[in-house]
Order: sequence, then C-alpha cells, then structure tokens
Amino acid sequence: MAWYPRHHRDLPWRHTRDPYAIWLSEVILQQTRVAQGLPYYETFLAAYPTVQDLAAAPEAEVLRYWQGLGYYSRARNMHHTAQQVVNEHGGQFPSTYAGLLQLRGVGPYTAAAIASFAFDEAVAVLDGNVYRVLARIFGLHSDIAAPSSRKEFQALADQHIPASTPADFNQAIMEFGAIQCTPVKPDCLFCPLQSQCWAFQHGQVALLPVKSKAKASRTRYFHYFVLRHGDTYLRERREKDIWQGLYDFAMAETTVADLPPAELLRHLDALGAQLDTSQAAEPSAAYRHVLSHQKLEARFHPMALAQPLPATTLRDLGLRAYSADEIEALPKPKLIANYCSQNI
DNA sequence: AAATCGGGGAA
DNA sequence: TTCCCAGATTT
Repeated sequence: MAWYPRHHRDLPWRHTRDPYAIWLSEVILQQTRVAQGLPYYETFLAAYPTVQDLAAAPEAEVLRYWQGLGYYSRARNMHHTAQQVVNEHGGQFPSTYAGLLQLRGVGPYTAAAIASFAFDEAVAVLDGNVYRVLARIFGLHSDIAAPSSRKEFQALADQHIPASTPADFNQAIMEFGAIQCTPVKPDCLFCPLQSQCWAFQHGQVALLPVKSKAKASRTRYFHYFVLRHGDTYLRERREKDIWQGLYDFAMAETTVADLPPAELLRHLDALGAQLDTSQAAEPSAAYRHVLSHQKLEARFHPMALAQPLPATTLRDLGLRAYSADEIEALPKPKLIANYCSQNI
C-alpha cells in the first residue's frame, strides 16, 4: 500500500464510487487486459450513463457495443443484471458482498471488487494478480488452476486485508501484480517486498505460481453460405455453442478441412435455394481464428439466390435478410466482422 | 472437478 | 508457439 501511490496507473474507474460504473468496469475487465478493456469502458459509459439506460437498451445493441471483446455471456448477463437492478432493486445496486453475489455474471471476484471499491466492505479480491503475488510472497505451491486452491488463497488474502482501508488494499495488491510482480520477468531487483518474499529468498520466483496447463484445443471447420439476394444477405442469430446472441451466416460444420461437393449440395438443397449460377463464385480462402479452447478454420461460399427464400423456410431455418447497413448494426463474431468488412 | 466461453498482446 | 489477462457459469 506504500508502493501503490507512487506507481499506480491512472485509470478512469478509480475516480468514481458509483457502483454502476465500477460494476461495468469489473465485468469488462474479467479475463481482459486493462489496455483492451479501457476503450469499451468509455464507450459503454457514454452510451449508457446509468443502469436505467443499459436496462432499456435492446440486447443486440449491447452485444454490438461489446463486439470484439469476447466472452459474450458477460454482455448478456450484464444486460440481464441491469434490468434486475432496475426492476427488483429500485435502480440501486446491492451494497453488500452477499447481495452483489446474487447478480448474474457477478462471481466472487467481482462481488468483492464492487463491495470494497463502492461500499468499503472488507472482502479481499482474488484475481490472477492476487494469486500470483500471494503464491510468491508466501511460497504457496498449490495449483492455482485447481478450484480447490481457491479457499487457501482466499483465506490468506482475507487474513491480510485491513478493515479500515479494504479498497486501497485490493487496488494495491492487484496493481502490484500487474506492474511489479508480473508473470514473466518480475522486477524483483527493485521490489519493496524482496526481503519478505519467499519465492525471491528461495530462488523460485520463476516457478511460482504453480499452474497446470490447459488441455490442447480442437480444430473445427466452418463452411459459411453467404446467401445474397439483390443487396440483402441472409443471416442467423446463434443460439448455442460459441458466440450466443451474435449473427453469422447459414453454415455447415465438418471435422475435416474440406466440405465434399455432394454435402454442399445437400445443404443447399435443404435450404431449397435456387441459385443464380451466372454469378457463381469460388469459396474464399481459409479464415483462421483462434479461441481459448478451439481453433476455427472458416471458408465462405458466396452465392446469389435466383429468388428470395420463402418466409416459412427462413423462419424454420432461423434466417433473415438484412441490408448492408443493417448488417453493420448487427453484433457479429470477430471472424464474421472481418469477412464482412472485406466482402460486403 | 472439469469443461466452456473470445480475443489480443507479449515474449 | 505459449502464456495469460481485474472470471463466471454450466456440466
């Protein structure tokens, strides 16, 4: 806490005690670097200055602002919680850790952050930074990827947070982890905790924290049918799997790289699509896209419809026609946004 | 307890 | 490539 005032970054959410703004920043920053989340925080606060504004917005608009930030359930949960706060709490956020924990998308970390920053409750935050700082200083070798380790670290953090200045403690320990006690090449030479740090004293800084490795990701092959009629394109809203609530195209998925021509025809047949073969185009090159647990390889097949698909077919398949302007306003996965910006 | 859910930056 | 980021929810 002595280190913090001289080294911390000046970040906008540190200048407010508005639980709404703090909640917004914390949700945006979940599994997200400050540099990546910062512009989104400014955008959201400008678009929705109050929780009432956010609650009144259409979900697709919220997702559109969130586009590119990833983990889209955060945006859907955030929108739901805004409506919950307005409708069930009279527009006021719960003022305790336990109350905040009841909100959708607010877990132990976020509840502790809001409770301490907005309401001075003495609950310790436990994020990636805190795990790392505690593991090194106290020489804890428990696997931080294992859920069972949480209790041990949480108890240690709770044991050290001062009841009088919990917000300062939480800000300081996270900032210390982000700037000084970094994952790789921490600045031990100029560290104020050098003499008290178990890892430094035992030459194990690089070995802590212990974290088991994530399993290898699988590769998926997406074949998108970019069905155009005139200047409209057929799009679908994803309802499950990745990218829920975002819009892409009708598609087929395979476990190998190629979609056999016969299978392509079968899918088009299922759509009942009559194609304008005079405007036939080759499928695009592969667009590669990497997620935490999946590698995606997508090819886009642009096709012109000779006539619009029947309304019943569109409804059954969950498709709708959109103009280029409407497409711009739809929330899209980064992969799809990349394709659209180049081809539509 | 393990799996799932994005995207980007740094080394 | 690999790691990891102000984690939460579902299975």
